[in-house]
Amino acid sequence: MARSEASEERRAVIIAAAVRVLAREGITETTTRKIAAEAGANQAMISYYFGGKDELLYAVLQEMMRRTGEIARASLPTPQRFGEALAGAVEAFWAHVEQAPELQVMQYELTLYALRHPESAWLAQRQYAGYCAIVADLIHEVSMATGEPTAEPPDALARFIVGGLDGLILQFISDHDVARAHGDLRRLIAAALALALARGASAPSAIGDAVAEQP
Amino acid sequence: MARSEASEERRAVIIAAAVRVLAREGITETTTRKIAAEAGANQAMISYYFGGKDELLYAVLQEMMRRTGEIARASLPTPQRFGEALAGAVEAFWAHVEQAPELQVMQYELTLYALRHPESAWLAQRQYAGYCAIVADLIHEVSMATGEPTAEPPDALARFIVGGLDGLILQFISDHDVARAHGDLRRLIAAALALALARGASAPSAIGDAVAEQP
DNA sequence: ATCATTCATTCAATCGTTTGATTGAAGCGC
DNA sequence: GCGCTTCAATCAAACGATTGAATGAATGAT
Repeated sequence: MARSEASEERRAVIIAAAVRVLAREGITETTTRKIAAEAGANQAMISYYFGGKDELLYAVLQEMMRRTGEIARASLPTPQRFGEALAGAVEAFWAHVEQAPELQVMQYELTLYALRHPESAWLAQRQYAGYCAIVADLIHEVSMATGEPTAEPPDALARFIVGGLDGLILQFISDHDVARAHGDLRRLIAAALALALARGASAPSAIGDAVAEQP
Repeated sequence: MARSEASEERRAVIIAAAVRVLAREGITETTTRKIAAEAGANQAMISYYFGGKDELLYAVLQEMMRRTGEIARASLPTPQRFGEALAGAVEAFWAHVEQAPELQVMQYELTLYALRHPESAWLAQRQYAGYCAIVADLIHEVSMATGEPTAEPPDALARFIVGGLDGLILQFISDHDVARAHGDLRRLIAAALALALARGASAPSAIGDAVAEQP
């Protein structure tokens, strides 16, 4: 299957080029010609490898979902106390948001675009379900490891965190206020912990620890 | 100024038509021809009244911001306890989200579109600043009226609530899960109250009241 | 009161451009 | 020479914008 390997690489090159064009120009200004030019390929190759523009955009969205999932998963191997584990994972994710906000803008554009077409609406749903599942797993594992049960179910806490991050991202891509975002991120983590440990034994101190600024 | 009145009404008709087309077809499928047909007007009228397609879209976004601001402002005239005031306002707003989710999808598309162009990026910033200011005012007024000071500054709490709502809206337009959204909304309000009243005197009971399901 | 002029508004028709997609021939490793 | 890959060239369709003429209400001069 030497052909398939080369084909997969060609697809990856085109997808990477599409990501750059989409992030730079926005979804309404992105054309198959610009993508082909960015990839150093002919325009006809898009139809050849993906069937059409829509299918390429869906492939790009799936690639972004995969990348984000990797990032989210990459920052959870340290079983520690509840507050530190959650704060560490969320802040690691936020570093990637700050590093390339254009990619977040692009991802929202693609998600809304997929939501518009019946054949791809499931992508948007799977995106949120996937992120929430990762966070819920993290919560569940840490909860098990530390023996601290959560006051709210892990999947509800996960949706709270993922949704809260979405809100922070939307504000951040609008005003690019790094300092404010960090403060709001700290409050989001504190709120999530308050929900998770509400009326629990060690709640007050855990919240206090998480709310404290970094050194 | 009889001319101006007629002109303003014509503009409003075109904007209303643009809202319908945008909500129905999405921003990438919206054309000046479709908008003109929907408005029962000639295509040239868009250039005549707005200058171009972009300016019309910006006008639509501003109109949506105005409507949302009205909705947000409409549900705060009852000075009561902190928990009820906040929960009431947020749930009143959510009713409008549930009633017409397509408008929310459209508004995100327009916001991201405005964010792409330097001449209109300020619109996206003013949108969030405006919503946050309304919520911050609500918090500040209720805080003054009840004599309960907030543990976190009102503008920070406002950003937390607006951002949290954004996250909930994004999930809701993806899966349309009404029941789950209500549960998540309840948790969001509880979390906001926990932030507002953290370590305060009447905090525990107030949180408990707000967290309780409706009858 | 009458008529000429001005001005904002509306329209069908068309402008030049750009779009996504396709064609048929050429390239090329096997 | 066969099958997968690449390309320049081209397709019809749709795009935003503009044109110049037609409409009719307001204005001012006589």
